[in-house]
Amino acid sequence: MAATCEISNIFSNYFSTMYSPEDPTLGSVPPAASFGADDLVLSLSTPQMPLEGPEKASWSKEQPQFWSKAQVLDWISYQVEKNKFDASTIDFSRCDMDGATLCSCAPEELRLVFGPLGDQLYSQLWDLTSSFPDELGWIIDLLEQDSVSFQETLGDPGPFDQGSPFGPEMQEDGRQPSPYNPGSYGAGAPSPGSSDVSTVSSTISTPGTGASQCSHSSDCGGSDVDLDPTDSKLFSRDDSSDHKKGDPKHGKRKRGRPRKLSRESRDSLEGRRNKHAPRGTHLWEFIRDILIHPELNEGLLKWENRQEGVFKFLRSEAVAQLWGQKKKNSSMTYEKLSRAMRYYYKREILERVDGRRLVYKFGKNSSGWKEEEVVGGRN
DNA sequence: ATTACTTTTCCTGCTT
DNA sequence: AAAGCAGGAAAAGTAA
Repeated sequence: MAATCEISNIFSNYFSTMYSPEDPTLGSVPPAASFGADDLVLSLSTPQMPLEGPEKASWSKEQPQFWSKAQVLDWISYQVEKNKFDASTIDFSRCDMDGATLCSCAPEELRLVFGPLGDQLYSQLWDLTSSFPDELGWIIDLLEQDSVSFQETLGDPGPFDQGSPFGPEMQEDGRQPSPYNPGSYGAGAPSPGSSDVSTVSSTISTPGTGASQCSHSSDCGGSDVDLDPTDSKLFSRDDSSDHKKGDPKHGKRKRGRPRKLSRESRDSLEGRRNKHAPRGTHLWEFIRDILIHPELNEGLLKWENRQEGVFKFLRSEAVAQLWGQKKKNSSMTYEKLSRAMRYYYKREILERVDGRRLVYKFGKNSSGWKEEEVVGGRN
């Protein structure tokens, strides 16, 4: 109990420090509403705005420590332009460094390369690194959306295995809809945690994560509950016998993922909404981010061997629900989450841990979980 | 519009 | 028996 209160306080403080009402996109959002973390990041923390409008510089979505060389160059160009600096005085051959290298530069070194702009760069860089809300973004968002549910998740013996506080509709097998929040699904937020994806994505060829805008819950997730899988299953059985389903010989249900609802149905049900749901982090990053914040994930996951990257799900269904909440998918279960985890074996983002239930190990294509990385990445 | 990629959904069979 | 694991298949969702 006390622990959960403390956690709430931590997040309240986090928010009060970070929240700035100046941003028009946030101004109209009631405090309890969730909002896109991207907006949060950009409006709260950056003393400089990279770009106005829908497109944002790629560097603005990530922590400087994780910038690629190209992003570093982008940022430098941006600074040059912003400060109306004479770029011809810069030796760009010395700018061939990634974000980590850039961050490790002393002010004198920057001054050496960039002259008077060096100081400016240093201070901007400092602002960026020190004010980024880091990987907590997603969890903050989830907490904002439903702090009570989350606190119960953290504090109670087991939300799913023992009398679900999430409502009577939660079934034991987890296949029934089990939203944390019965009323509305707050917007998921593109997680700042996705920021540190890039280092990996370059090596494992996953696309960087999305920064699609989804700033208001009513816009992008508000009525996903309406589309809950119960409904969709009913639909698919009864009337969604869309085009492909005409064949008479399907005694069993069709393989693969059924549609939840046709776009038209959705539009008519909920009116205009954003085209894209937020992409957010990848699953493994989501898991990692929980793990690297042990003070917040109490009871969800734990390290079995921190050095080796071995971890265990303590409350598999709760984690799955949290993931589902992030993806605005009320029917997420551990079974489904674990399927996605198993796909990571092939890509060596995870390694198998044989014979141990609920235990996984980060593989060589994962990053950001090692203690050194975490310390560095979190400033 | 296309495509590549990731995740979701469902399934069967196996193991613990 | 139940829960979890493995992995195939197919579709959805997203980014580029």
